[in-house]
Amino acid sequence: MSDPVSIPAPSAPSDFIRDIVRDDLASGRHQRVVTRFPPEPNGYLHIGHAKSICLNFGIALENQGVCHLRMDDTNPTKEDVEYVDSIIADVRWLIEGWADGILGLKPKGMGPEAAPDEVDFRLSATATHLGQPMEPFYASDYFDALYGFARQLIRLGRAYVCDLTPEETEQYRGSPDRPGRNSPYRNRTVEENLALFEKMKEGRFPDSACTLRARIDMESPNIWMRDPVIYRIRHADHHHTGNRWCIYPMYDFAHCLSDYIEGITHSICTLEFEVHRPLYDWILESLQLPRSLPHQFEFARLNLGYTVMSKRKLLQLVQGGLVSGWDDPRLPTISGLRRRGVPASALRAFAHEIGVTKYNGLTDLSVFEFAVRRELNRVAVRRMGVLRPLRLVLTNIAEGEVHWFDAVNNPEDPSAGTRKIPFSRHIFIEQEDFQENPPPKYFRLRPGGDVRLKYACIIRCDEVIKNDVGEVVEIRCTADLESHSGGANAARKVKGTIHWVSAGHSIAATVRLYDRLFTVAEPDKEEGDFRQYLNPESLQELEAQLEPSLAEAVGETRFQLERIGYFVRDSRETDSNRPVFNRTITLKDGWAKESARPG
RNA sequence: UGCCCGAUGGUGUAACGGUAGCACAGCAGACUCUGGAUCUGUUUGUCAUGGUUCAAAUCCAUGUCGGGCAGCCA
Repeated sequence: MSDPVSIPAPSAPSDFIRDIVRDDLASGRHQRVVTRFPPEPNGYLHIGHAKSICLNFGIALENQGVCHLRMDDTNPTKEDVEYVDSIIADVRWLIEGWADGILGLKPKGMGPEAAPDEVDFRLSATATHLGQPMEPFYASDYFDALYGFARQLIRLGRAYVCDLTPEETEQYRGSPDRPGRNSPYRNRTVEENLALFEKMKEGRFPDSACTLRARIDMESPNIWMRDPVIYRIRHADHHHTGNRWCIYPMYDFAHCLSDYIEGITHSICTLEFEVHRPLYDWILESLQLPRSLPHQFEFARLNLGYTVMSKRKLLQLVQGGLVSGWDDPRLPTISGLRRRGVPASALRAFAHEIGVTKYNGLTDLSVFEFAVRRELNRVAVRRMGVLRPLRLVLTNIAEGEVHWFDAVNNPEDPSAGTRKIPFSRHIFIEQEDFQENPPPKYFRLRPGGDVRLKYACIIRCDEVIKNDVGEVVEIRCTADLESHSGGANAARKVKGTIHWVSAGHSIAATVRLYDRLFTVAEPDKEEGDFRQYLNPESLQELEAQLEPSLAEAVGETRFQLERIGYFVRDSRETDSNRPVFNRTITLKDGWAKESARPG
């Protein structure tokens, strides 16, 4: 069976950022587009990052450019290689078969080059190193270059070493409606600053003893222009540079210059960085750099209903044991969604569907669910399985008698072919497909009523057998074998068709049903701790009976259990004799809507 | 009561001074050996008030509402 490729002929995406890129290319401002996806390796990627990945890689792809994967790793105390590895895996999975060709990596170990007498460092993704081991870009690979840029800023009189404590720095900064005050260390000489900065680098000072600050304007209405800290002292090992450094650049200093070093043309980030843009531009312009400068553009991050998106909150769920890990199928992490069975193509289709704007809204979960169902409907093979089995005996079929019927593998894709499924005297049907006293418009099995067993034949309910406490434990029916496909009564019409499995042939399996993680659409906007709104029924585990073909290793193949939903084999629990399947998503349920109707 | 950004049906978006369109959701129906899929029809919208203009969702002003910014986090 074929792998998901892409959504059918999607219209070319269009948004305000793509408009800008198009205009920049048309005007000759840039010859080639270079974007970047710059996660900090301090957590796992989630569906919000997927939106950003689709934007950055999409723009590069549409314009024959390249998109660098860069670890934005300037804070050694929060970052870890575990996260680096997961990020690489998640990005590769998301873009596979779509944008792999423009994924910008660099030869392992390569750093930026600088001309001897020039303050200019550069490093670009290149296809000429094919065959060499490749790795993502790392902001931490630029620490030498960044140190050089910082010295240049000092020489230009635009940065100084400040001895204020963290508390004093905060006080001097003022507040949004009150201007800040100049640091007493603001007017140190260039020589003094150079010497002090050197000492910072050499480790002569403890953490937080001093900082390097940009010399801008303590009275600026924009707080980020009030002499922001651009280097701090941290005697900590870094996941990528080890113990080589004890001073680390801040985001604002590192990011714009990393973009410059890599030749990024369009640096796309989320709205909260909007107020940082003047600083981004100030640093680059102050340095009097020879090459053309990157520009920052901001878009609204994704908010999805009934989940949380912040790395901090996801971390709390993981560390608190409230979920099974970063790849818990209920989480909106890319690894969680992958384990849940969501195809990468569905994530891409979703990103395309929601668009890119500067409006901070809340995307309805149904938009995401629709994208998932649309992809799965196209590619998933159909199988039968009973989640909550109810015994049913066909009294006119002999013990040991077995009929093999043809079943269509995918009505949306004739090339998927058919398979044979066994049918016998003892079968299981879904408990909810029988009702002794059914409500109006109930089309399934009832006493004296008939129903079609999908791919098999029509049966009539003759007898209901109950246990001591009045529960239905078995249904006894007669089968009209002539009503199977090709039979004399094949054209017989009945209202309902239900799924089933042959009890002597079916396999037992554990099935995990997932529901939304939270009971409210915006957990982080409710009163109190967001964790109190966790949905206690977000995971339900059932012992199901599945048709025999599902005993074979199905790997990552997604399949639909007819009338129930889409499933995938759990990628972690593969050792046990009993397979574990995850329900990716339910089928749209028209009956649930009908039966919920008042009256 | 500082600065920045935003506002189009229930939700997400398009319209780039000239017919307010699309998707999801909803509703109604057709079809169906998945109450799935598919198909048809359909309800609902330019935050407010002024101004510019032959013409404003679009430009301007004011207001309202929402978001962001005071880490030696990113």
